[in-house]
Amino acid sequence: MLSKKTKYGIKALVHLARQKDRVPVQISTISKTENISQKFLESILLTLRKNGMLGSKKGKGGGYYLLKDPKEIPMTTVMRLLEGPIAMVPCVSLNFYEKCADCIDEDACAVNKLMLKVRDNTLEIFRNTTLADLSN
Amino acid sequence: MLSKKTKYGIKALVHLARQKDRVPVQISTISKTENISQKFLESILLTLRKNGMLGSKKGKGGGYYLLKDPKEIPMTTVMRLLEGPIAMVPCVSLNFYEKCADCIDEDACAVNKLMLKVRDNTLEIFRNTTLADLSN
DNA sequence: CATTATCCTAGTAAATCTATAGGGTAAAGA
DNA sequence: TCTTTACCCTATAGATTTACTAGGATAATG
Repeated sequence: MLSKKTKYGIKALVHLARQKDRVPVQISTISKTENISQKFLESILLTLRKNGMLGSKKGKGGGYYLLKDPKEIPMTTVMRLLEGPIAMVPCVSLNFYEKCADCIDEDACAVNKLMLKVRDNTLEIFRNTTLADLSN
Repeated sequence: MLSKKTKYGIKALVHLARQKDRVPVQISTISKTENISQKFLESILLTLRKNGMLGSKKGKGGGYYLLKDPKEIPMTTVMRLLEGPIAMVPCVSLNFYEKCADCIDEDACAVNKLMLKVRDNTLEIFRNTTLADLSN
């Protein structure tokens, strides 16, 4: 299940991507437009900024803005940042690989085999979908 | 993330699918072979039986066995039974649909659009993979 | 210097996950 | 019948994650 954090984060990013000229948008504006708790959104945008996705400006006329062109932001980056690993099990994860404690032979594992297929497919979708694609 | 319950459930089902002639296999055997806590596995197999996936036999020589041919069991059934919805958000779920509380226009929602693609792809994989496919 | 709006740490209620405990019940074989 | 075997069933509990909320500190604008 997708966490609310990720869901809200994507919605906020799309909101910013639709904004012209990268003019800063205030948290309160996004919060109201997208029906997201303002304080919760605040913490989400903070992590997005700390990870180089967003820039911010304080004071009057301040707010958040995208640092890159939406066309240059694939959903793999967004998902890994907000949701974490794309794979459903750590043993098929590219960026967060971990061996299963219980599994003796990974190559013979049915779960591994199945989830590898799912990961490959999901990954391809996220790779080929940018923030710009979702903003139209 | 895939729950341990689902992971263990799939492993157990594959174990049973590899068994010849549907001879009952004891919980303790599966537990040892697959490195799964016996009591936890017991509860998992119980739900699989209650949902028509497995049959059981008590007493000496008893155990669990598949009720259908592994070729006739698609992973969609297994996943829905153990893990629940296949979709990452309820608003794109076929069998567990729910409208988002915060979302005004579903057709214009970026999260909906993206997750619909993911669901379609994942669903196709699960539909086209049977327990027999995983047992080789 | 007052207003605006982000920055930052901490905490917390609720839900979910991952089991474990402790017996009860039915079947098979002697 | 009696004993052993193995599934049946409910309850509970610790750990982790989720989805926020509280309460101010800090910086920029005009």
